[in-house]
Formats: sequence, structure tokens, C-alpha cells
Amino acid sequence: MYKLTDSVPYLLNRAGVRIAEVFAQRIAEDNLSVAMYRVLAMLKERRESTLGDLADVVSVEISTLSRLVGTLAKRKLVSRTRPEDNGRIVIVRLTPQGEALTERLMPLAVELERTAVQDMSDEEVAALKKALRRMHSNLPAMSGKGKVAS
Amino acid sequence: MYKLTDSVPYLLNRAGVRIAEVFAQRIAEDNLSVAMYRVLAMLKERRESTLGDLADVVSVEISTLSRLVGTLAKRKLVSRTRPEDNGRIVIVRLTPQGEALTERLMPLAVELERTAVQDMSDEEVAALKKALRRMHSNLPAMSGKGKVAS
DNA sequence: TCTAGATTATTGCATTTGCAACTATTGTCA
DNA sequence: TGACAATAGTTGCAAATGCAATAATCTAGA
Repeated sequence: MYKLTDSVPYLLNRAGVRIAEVFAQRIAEDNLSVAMYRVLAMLKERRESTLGDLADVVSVEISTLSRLVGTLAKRKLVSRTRPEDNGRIVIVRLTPQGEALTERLMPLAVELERTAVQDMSDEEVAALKKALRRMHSNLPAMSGKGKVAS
Repeated sequence: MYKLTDSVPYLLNRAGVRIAEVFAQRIAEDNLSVAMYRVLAMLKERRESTLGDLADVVSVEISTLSRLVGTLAKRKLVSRTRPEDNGRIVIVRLTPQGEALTERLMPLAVELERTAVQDMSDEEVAALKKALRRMHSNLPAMSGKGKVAS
């Protein structure tokens, strides 16, 4: 029998919102949002990325990301380049300052995660991550809202 | 070694966003948002609730919820009452129409959940839920943003 | 080669959201 | 009892968000 408060989507959202709230507060003094942090951390991981790829990774609309990257660029935390061999895409990279900031913030993320999973074993955490990845891949990506083939 | 794309907060957000997107699309024809559905489903579960309690359950700001419940009330899906013995609080209840709509939508939520966890065993799903609840309780509630005692 | 279509990002616009301020009511304790 | 504090909800306002439309570039087929 179905109960909202025992359903996976609900519990997922609840945990996700809370963890994001806590992290948002920690990075607020640097005037960063959680999405901004994810962009920076992603670039630290991959060195460079296009807007579209970043949008996929960060799970936000590309239009939102365009503006978000714009403000990061204004603050000299990232650079935006249109390659000569491809004038459509925009390559985003960390600046040295962006990299320094990211390195300073990552330990906070590590600590937050440790707090969140504090009473779980390594196996439990691994199972959790696996489940989260599975659910993501079990659901359609649906970029063009109500689109069914074409 | 830390990797954003292997961190729990990131994976949590990614799965949560995607599952919410899919559900949002399914209930869009009824002009409902996911938060609205959660309010309705919560009231179906508890019969009645105050705004503050609903805000906690649904994980949104009470100001947002106030407006959200306002539009639900305008559509006659819920009723708002200030009890005579307590003029501060507002009791929200489902109307018959709201109940009918909720009953119609709940199977969609069930099916979505089934799709999301399709390749997991009952034990795995139970462990997932347990982990999600734990993380939620492991993190501070922080209603008043940067507040530390007083 | 030239054109129609696809891809990628940006911008306009309306909606949603959250924080802060405010109102109203209730609780407390001197 | 009376005043001050605490609680509950609403509203103003600015910021963030998403969708749709647009611009610019690239790709592919005739």
C-alpha cells in the first residue's frame, strides 16, 4: 500500500534538499550556490567542458547554466572560449583563482558527506551510490519535455 | 580521493532531479507541480495538517507553501480553516475533488517508483530507504539559516 | 556548392522561489 | 493581569529558473 512518506521519490527529495541546504549555507560566504560549486568541481575533475555537458552533469537547464557560467566568468573563476575550429560550442575552464577556490571548498564537501553517511558502513555507502546511479539510468532523460520520438 | 561525480550529494541530486522531472511531466496535464502532488498525497495520508507541518514534510519554504496551498484552494482541491480555538494556525484538508484527483494520481507515483527501482531486490530498496532516512536525520534541520543556538 | 536541417548557446519573458519584513495570535512569567 | 517573547502565516521584493524564441554555426544530402 502506497504511502507518500515511505516512497523513494519523496525520501530522495527530502534527503537531497536537506543536504543541499546545509552545503549551500557553508559556501554562502563565498557567494556560491550549490550549482556553482558543482560546475567548479566538475571542471576540476575534467579540466574543461562545454556548456551542454555541464548542464547534463549538474542537472540544470542549459539556459540557467549559461547565465550561471556567465557570473562565474565575471568573477574570473572560469573562462569561456569559442574554439576556432567550432564556433558553436563554448569551452569552459577553471581559472587559477577558480581552481584555488575549488580546492579550498572540496574538503567541506568531503566533510559534509562524511556527516551524512556517518553511521553507515563502506558497503552500505557503496550500495547507496549504486542504487542512486541505477535509478538515474532507469529513467528517461527527456530533454524535449513531452516528446515521443519524432 | 574526492570526485564530485562519485559523491553522495551529487548522485542524490541527480537521481532526485530526474525522477522529479519525469513525474512532473506526468502530472503536468492536471496543472500540478510535484510539490502540489506531495501536499495532496500528504493530506490523503494524514487527513489534515497545518501549513508549517506541510512545509516540513514537503521540504519547501513555508512562504512558498502558503502560496501553493492558496492556488490549490482556489482550485477547490483543498480547504483552509482557522480553528476557533487557535487563530494562528491554518488547517488544510482535502476536498472531495482533491481526494478524487489524488487517488487518480497515486498509481502514477507507484508506477514511477517501480520503474526507478526496477532492477533492485526488495532488500535493496529497503536498504536504500533506510539510508535516505538516515542521511536526513544525520543533518541539522536549520530553519533559521546561519543560526547557531541563541 | 548550396541549401535544409541539426546542433549549441543566448536572451526575453513569465513563473517560481526564498528571504525578510510584517501582521496576527498565543504563551509566559513577573 | 500586562507586557514581552514566541509562534504561525502572509506578502513584498529581488533573484533564480525554465520554456520558447532567436542567433549563430556546423553537417549532410541533392
